[in-house]
Amino acid sequence: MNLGALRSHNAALVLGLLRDAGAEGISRLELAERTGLTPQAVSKITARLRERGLAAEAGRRASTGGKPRTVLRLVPEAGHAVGVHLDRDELRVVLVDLDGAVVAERCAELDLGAGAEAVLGAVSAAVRTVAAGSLAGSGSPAAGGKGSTGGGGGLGGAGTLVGVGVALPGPLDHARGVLHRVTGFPEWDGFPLRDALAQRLAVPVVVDKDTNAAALGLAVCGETGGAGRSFAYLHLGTGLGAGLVIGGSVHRGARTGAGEFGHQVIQLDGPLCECGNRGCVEVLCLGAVARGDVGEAARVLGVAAGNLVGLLDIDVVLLGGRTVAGAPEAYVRGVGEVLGARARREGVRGGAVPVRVAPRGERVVAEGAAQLLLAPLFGRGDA
Amino acid sequence: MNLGALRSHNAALVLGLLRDAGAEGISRLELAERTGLTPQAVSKITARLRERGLAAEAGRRASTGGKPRTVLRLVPEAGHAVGVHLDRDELRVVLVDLDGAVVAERCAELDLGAGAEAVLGAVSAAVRTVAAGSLAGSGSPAAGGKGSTGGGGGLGGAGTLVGVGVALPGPLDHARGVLHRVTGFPEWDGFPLRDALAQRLAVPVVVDKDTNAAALGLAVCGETGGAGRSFAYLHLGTGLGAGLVIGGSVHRGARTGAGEFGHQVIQLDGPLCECGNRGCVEVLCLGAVARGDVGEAARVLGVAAGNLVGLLDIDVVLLGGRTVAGAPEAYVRGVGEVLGARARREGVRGGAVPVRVAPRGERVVAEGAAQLLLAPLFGRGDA
DNA sequence: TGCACTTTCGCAACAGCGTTGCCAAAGTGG
DNA sequence: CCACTTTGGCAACGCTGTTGCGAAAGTGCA
Repeated sequence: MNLGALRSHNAALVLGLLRDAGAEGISRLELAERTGLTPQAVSKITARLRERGLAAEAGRRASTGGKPRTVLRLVPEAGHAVGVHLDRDELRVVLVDLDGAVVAERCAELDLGAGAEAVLGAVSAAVRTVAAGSLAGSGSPAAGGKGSTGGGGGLGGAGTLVGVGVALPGPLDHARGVLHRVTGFPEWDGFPLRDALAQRLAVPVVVDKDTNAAALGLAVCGETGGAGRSFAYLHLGTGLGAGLVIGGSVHRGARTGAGEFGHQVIQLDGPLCECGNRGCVEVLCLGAVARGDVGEAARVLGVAAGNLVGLLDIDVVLLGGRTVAGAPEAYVRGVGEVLGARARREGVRGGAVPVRVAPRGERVVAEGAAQLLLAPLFGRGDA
Repeated sequence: MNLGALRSHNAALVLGLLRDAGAEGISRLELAERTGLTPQAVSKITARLRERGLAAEAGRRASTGGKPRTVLRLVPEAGHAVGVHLDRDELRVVLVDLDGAVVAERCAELDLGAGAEAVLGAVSAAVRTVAAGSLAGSGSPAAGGKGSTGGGGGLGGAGTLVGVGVALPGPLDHARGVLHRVTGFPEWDGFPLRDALAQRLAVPVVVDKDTNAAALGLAVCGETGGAGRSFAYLHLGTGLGAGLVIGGSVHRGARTGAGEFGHQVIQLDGPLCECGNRGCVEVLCLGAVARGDVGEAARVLGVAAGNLVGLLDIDVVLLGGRTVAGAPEAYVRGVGEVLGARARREGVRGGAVPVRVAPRGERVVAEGAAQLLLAPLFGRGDA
């Protein structure tokens, strides 16, 4: 590690703690304790952050016998990122500030089959609208890390825009931002979505699977118990997929193929799935949903979740997606019962892994997509 | 990150590259390229390492028109670690040098039911024999990182002993080094193995599951394609378990429970397992083994491995354990066929995940246990 | 054989990081 | 009002990796 890298590493570390502290703020001494740095070093770092407009003083704590601690907080409006959720028939674009709060949103219908040009145009227009509408008049620079391209280009006056994150279902290559196969739309096969969009918008673009984006967003929002922990986001909608956060980072695998939860085989001689296997969870679970048997769907989902929990020893299971939204309590209870029974039989210390409904509802993917750009600023390497 | 932390971080990084270069060695300029540091920084770092006796010059490369590069290599005998594989009926202790090469070994029968005192005594004696027998006369200091306790204490004249790693089957707490339940031996429940052994031997002790140790050892030995990659080690012996390496690090989970591969349910209405579930891979696979149907055992194992591969998008599957050793080709072929068929159906780019027999045979766990102490010296946080 | 050239590597000076020593600021409590 | 505690900034410092320059050690050509 380089000296320059060290500086930005520590700055990102402090910035991350400032964000996690939220509106409550955090004092310099607390930052020093948590980072392991000396108070003086924190003072220098926070001074640089304040110069750049990323941090500010925000009142004081009660005194404990001496000079009261000065509370520092993140300046959320010092930077923004756009998150795009590209689904088969819908487009959702959000603008979030550094805190992750949504400051603008836009939804529209979309036809993926209309061709690359039309879709790119629609996405670009929506991004421009959302970004420009909120950033008009804001001119304070928030030069990010090393890779900052600086604004001024495509998005009018948006000096504080970090970039655009795009999340979509299909198999794709996250590292290169290239789509593989989009079921039903062969013309998208191999399309370099990241570079095409980056050229149009003249800002950094990151592409990822929808489930990964959702998992990242949930990891950031703190619902999952802080950094360094592991959880799974199970998305039950038109399909069944998972986003995995392991040790605080989104795990994607070398081919961005991780999280293929739906085609886990749980019944060797089960019904044939369109993937070619027999007895995939997806077939069994969605079949039960189609029959209206939510209990069975939840039970099957629970068995598969149990396999995952046992394999990875994760801390929380979060459920999301349209199907879950239709009967959240039933799914949480059904999955929880399976996991609970398994934990009791195995005598796991600390009891069963908790099961919850993922917060943020339908916006979770779009918000997570925006975090693809923000996370690196806060010391989380998973972008 | 601290400045001191930065120094040891970079030193560990260089040391890791030196180890990976093996007997061939590596030049300063190559080290600079791979670490991203300037050649001068590498010169300083390697000078410190040479002062400590951890690195040495080893000849020169052919000139490419100028002064030929000086080749540096790790000095393997500058440090040693002991690896202990504690099985239900057997004890295996190895002494490895910094390169991971076994320089001494000792096997003995063991009765876990003989009680803590007797087992601790047997382990301590074996460790002393293996360590002292090889380190007699070696006195050069190899002060490791920060946590070095320094030798001189319990193990006679073993100034270069980094510590002792212990690997054993049962569920346990890796972070605290405490056993949970050892099936069939309730008196071990909650036993603080790490601290008890550390006190007896007066050297650092680390405790981990056998499958995790094996996975770490395999990650280090380079069979799995270098750092940063992911693989699964599937151990088929008296039970069926897995060791997972994700992104170059052993994934254990908060409760050291990760890798519970054998009780993955793959047949909802399958035969009852002793764990209480129905249709676990372990029951199905070991049942087929008992019937002598290796093909079916491999097929079932392949389905479960396919679930794992899909979920984590790993790069390699390594098979090990006594049962696999009995018919290695059959298992590799059987599992490979299932994974291959699945990859073809899904049109995965790059083809199916390769399946291989884990190298090092019966010693893989003991060698990996020793790596529990060596890995941190080489910049791999997974200890 | 001699010289020009290339490449490697170390010494010395340097900029920048976090650290230490010291002091002003801003509270509490007697 | 003063003693005391605690916070946070200023200046000097040690140490990090970096830059500038030169010695060392080869190759290749005249």
